[in-house]
Amino acid sequence: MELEQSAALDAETKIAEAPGDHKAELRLWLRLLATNTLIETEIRRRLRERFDVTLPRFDLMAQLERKPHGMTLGELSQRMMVTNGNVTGLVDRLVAEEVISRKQHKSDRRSHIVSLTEKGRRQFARMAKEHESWIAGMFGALSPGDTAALTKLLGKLKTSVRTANTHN
Amino acid sequence: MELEQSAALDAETKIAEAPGDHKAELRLWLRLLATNTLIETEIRRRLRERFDVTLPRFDLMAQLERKPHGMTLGELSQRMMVTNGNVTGLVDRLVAEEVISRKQHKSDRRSHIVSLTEKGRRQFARMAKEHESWIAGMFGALSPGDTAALTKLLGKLKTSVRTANTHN
DNA sequence: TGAAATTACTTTAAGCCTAAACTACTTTCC
DNA sequence: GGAAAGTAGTTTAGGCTTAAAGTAATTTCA
Repeated sequence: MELEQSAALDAETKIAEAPGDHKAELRLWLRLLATNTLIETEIRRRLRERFDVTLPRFDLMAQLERKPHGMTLGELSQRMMVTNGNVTGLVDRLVAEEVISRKQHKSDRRSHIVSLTEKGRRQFARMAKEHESWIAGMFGALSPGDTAALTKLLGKLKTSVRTANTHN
Repeated sequence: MELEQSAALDAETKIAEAPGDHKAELRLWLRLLATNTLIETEIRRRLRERFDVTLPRFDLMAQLERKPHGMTLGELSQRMMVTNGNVTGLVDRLVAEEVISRKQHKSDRRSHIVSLTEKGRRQFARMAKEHESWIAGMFGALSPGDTAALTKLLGKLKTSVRTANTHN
């Protein structure tokens, strides 16, 4: 009896929603955006304060750190999810700082390979260590279960977004 | 025997983790960032394509839409989580487009009240409607339960981040 | 082979964003 | 009342970011 009533209520709630109502999704998107901004702003602030480095530069170095043999500017821009022109400018600045090097591709003369210099590798190692602990601190109130669940749900959302963006 | 062995393995895995290991949190943060970027980039693209408007301008108008009597530049910058200087520039551009108005505060001559014009309200209404359906589309593969769970977990994360950022 | 298409990257113009310094006004407090 | 402190907003210099147009090299294919 109890169960039946609550099932009926749920159905009623569903039906009561206006046809084009997507408040829950909108609310979720706003929360995702706000959370992301909160974390990102603080990470930017700490990177600047502690290492006088920007997040895009840190991100670029993080990509290169995983590929000891370096990668092309095009591959970098894909991984960083930014435009080619953006990467050109970032690479210019990081080369000037001597933390990365840009070399002609061996066979394709349009292409260039960028990779961390020894100085860059050392600098990145120091930054990455602290960065990881900042994240751990900010995520501290999440249990391992929360973390796993959130990771899984975001994976599902990511897939959903990719599907919607390519098939529309 | 089997069960005991696997329990032993789990314990061993736990112990085997380096003291400062936070791979799970880092992975979660990277996924959150990537998902956010994916959605945001697409929303920016559609706003530009359909309405020739940028996301910051849309966001500013969205804030004002909720406050028919308008708000100060300071309040706007807080809600948008950006600096005062940033808002000054955005407001200048939106006033030039005649979608918002900037008026002297009645009693405090340092302060200004900005609010949507009639034109701005109409324009925003059109944009908001489509925006909502874009979000619904991108979030389409999430069940109502997923959406609720994700909203809840992000709320927890947001609180965790705020706590970490203020108490450190 | 050689013209057309494609690819890798750079340049440009314009907007977004920040921190820091500044102006003008208001509040506090002696 | 008036000096000092605080607040609201603007300006400035510099970095990030994009879309679109441009350059140079490579690939395709008739």
